[in-house]
Amino acid sequence: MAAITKSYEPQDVEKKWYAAWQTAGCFAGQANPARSPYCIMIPPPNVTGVLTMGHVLNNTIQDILIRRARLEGREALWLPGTDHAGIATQTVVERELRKEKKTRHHLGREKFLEKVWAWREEKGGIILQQLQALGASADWSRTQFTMDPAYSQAVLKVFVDLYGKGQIYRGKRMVNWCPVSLTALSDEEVIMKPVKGFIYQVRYELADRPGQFIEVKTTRPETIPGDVAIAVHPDDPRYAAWIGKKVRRALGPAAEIPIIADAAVDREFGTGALKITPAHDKVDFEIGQRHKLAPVDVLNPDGTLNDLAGPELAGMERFAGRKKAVELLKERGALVKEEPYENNIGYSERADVPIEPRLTWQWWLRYPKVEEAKAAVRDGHIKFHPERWSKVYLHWLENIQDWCISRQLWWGHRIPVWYAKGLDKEKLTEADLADPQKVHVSLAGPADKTNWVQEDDVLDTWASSWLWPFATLGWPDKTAMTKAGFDYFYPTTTLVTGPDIIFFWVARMIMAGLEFVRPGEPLERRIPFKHVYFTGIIRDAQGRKMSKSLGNSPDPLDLIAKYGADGLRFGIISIAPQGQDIRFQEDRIESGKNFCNKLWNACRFRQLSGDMADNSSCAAILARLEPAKFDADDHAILDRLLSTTREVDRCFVEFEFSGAVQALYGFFWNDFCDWYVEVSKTKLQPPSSPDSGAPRDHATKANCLAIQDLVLRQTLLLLHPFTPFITEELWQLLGYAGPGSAERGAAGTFLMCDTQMENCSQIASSGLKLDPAAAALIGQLKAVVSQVRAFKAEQGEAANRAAEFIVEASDAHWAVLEANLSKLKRMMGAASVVRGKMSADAPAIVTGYGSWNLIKQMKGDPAAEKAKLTKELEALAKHIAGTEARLGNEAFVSKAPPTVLEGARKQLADQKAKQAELTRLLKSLG
RNA sequence: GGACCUUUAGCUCAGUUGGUUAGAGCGUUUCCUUGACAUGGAAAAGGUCACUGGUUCGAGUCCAGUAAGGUCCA
Repeated sequence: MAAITKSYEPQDVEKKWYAAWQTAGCFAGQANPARSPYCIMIPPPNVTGVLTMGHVLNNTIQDILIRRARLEGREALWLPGTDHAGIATQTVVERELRKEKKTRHHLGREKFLEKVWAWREEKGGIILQQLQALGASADWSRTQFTMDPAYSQAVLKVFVDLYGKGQIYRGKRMVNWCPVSLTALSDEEVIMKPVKGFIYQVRYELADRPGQFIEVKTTRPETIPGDVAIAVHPDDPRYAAWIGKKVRRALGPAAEIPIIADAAVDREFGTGALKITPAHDKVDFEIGQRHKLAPVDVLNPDGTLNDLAGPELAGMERFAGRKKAVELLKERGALVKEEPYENNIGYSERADVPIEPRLTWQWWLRYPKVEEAKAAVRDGHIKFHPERWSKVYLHWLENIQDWCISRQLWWGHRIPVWYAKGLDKEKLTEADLADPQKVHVSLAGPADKTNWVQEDDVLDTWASSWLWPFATLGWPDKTAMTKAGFDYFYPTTTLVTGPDIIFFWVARMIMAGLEFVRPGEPLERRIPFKHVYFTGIIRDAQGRKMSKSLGNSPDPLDLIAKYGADGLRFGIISIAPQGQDIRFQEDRIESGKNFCNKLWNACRFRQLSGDMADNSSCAAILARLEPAKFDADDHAILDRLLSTTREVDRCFVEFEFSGAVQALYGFFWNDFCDWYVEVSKTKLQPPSSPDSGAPRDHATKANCLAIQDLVLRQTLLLLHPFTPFITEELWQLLGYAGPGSAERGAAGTFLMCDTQMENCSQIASSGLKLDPAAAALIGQLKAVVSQVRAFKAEQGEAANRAAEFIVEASDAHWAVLEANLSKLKRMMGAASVVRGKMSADAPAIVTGYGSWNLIKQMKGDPAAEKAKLTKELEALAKHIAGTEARLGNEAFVSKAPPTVLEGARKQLADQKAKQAELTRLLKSLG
């Protein structure tokens, strides 16, 4: 067996095992009726994306769940893939074209799409390779892309299907228009931001009464040429006499527009009069409709002003146009005043520019299965973790609006609609849209394609990814579904995602699943997943979101190079509180690396401590244990192993990953390394060693090594989902994979993922009888050791391993000390601990196991000793008073539960005993 | 305007159905290269649990309100 090196070097180990796992097919998930399924669909990262810290967190959690499921003997499938990210990808390729001074229109649709595909083949999906560096054990043979032919078929089928059901319609309505991407956006893709600007008070002259004006407030004076009316509230006495009169438009081509009354006007806002620009505001549009006013659109699609804005403004960019409009108003005396003003402006999520409300023809989806989608979460068929997100989800569904699913892009699923040639698409009526002679909707398209023109628009990317949980499993193709194991894996088990896409994606997937999967079957068979785990958002040390523009995000690949993938995984999980945002601190990743090194060295110690025995299974190790040789430490460490196993089990049920990591860290570092391994040394090291004490024999040593082997084996299994690489390496090095595994491991037979982990009760019921009192006893001895160490440090003797102690203790206490003496001496760094009479002039402390005298060459300082004891007595007196007060309280004694009461009584007794002992010591000092 | 979250040690966070003297990691200070590990070991200092009330024998924990910070929706 190879020797374990002095420190853990992750690079080679990571490469080696990732390749071995792949070769062995460890990541493949196939329908297997003998096991229960566990399935996760990756939230498909954007095909243009690169690995961010958010991805690291999200995918580490998915990998943890999947690897744990494998160890639990479940058939695990983690299905990876990317989405085609319509706007983002098209933008990337257009940017490259721009370097050649070209636009996509120079190439034409077909050639441009060839370019996009070429880009995708060459550079797209880098992120999937990066995930492999992180250790992601997804089934790469199943990798999906939302533009794959089969997936695309599913997307288009859904469109045709929903159209047939009347859920999809074409309509000319206000949309969020991105003047940079030149496409409509859904409401969810618009981000509201407060923006500082100005509000302008503008006056409009009455047409028939020159010199009389009505004043309005607006933040967008450049749209005045698009005004079609001035609206006031019908009950507003200030304007009652004005209704029905006409005013002259303050800017743009000369026109007289009416003053109308509409209850939508907010009397409190501004002057109480509102300019109505139906082409550029949602509320205005509705008011315009009610009053049958034709909108005047003064903007071009790219946000520049058009001829309808008048010759002074035409051709100007919208913000330059605003400045110019203000100047013109000033010149004409129409500007009453301008004041600084802050309001919320919608920004395009992708292009980060203010969107324009714009009146365009688009395809709309009336969401299906809204009520069922609510019920699925409300009734607990789908559980959100943390649960509170369900409220956000339900609130959105309560207020759901139709979804604008068309995008004016080329990259995406082109909408399967054809218009009869020669038809004016801008002037379609509802009757036209329902006429199959004029509009054709089908998967195959019209038979006589030459007489038809296909819709230019493509579908919103989310209108493809909402099918992810079932389209990736071959839906709707029966053969593909059988091959993919659809019946076995659907509904999937867990979705891991960020709360920022709860509407974009989570809610929509639920509705899609309910609508399309297994029609007619019960709800719980149609939902796409049973659990949704929402991660936090990773922020920098100052609490800011990580972003490219701030440059405050470390490159995860750099972190992997520096700390190892396991270190990064362990570190990031340890700082990810459940359901809260995460403040990133690199030193925590360093702690992850340090923990790996600790694990490594503990295993190294085991290897150096004695010959390896049969480690090939849990049962084999259990068979090596000799309960007759167990001492309190043996009982205690196994007890802690079981309680830690139980705690980790619980954490997985509750999705408390950082809790699991913390439990494992504390157990392994504090209980195992700092205590058990140290006390083991007295049993393991040769009798010739200087601190030899208790007699030791071969069986004791063998038993101790078997316990270490058991602890290490189970710890490696518990840690494996979090730190897969190092645990696999150690698993092999310590022989847990069985003899000959180094060669056969590559065949996949003896890798960790093929091991079924024993659960807590299986180990506990394997004939192991643990002394429940041992853990408590060891806890007390640890406290004594800690007290003595502090005592030594206080006396300036911390490093003195030749220290000598005299202990005055009861027979019972001394019996315990004596039984553990060699270990205690080792742990506290003492050459001798003997029972005897306390000497008055040596420094002393009172412990739970007697009073201890430190014998030094130099005598102690009696004055300092007295001061120390007095101080301690004072503090103790306070505690005693507190405890006595509680016990003297009639209400406490009568109402507190017996265990609490008993605890308080014992506490008081202990405190009083200590007080007596301290008083005695103080007296003896004179 | 509505909803939700957070507030505990210098920093990042735990803290179970309310129950002894509120914990961990990092950082700080002191000591230690002894044979798994200096990516380590030992010890110490450091907290009015945001504030104000209430319920209770007992509140970091439950309730109400206030303040500050954050997120989402409008």
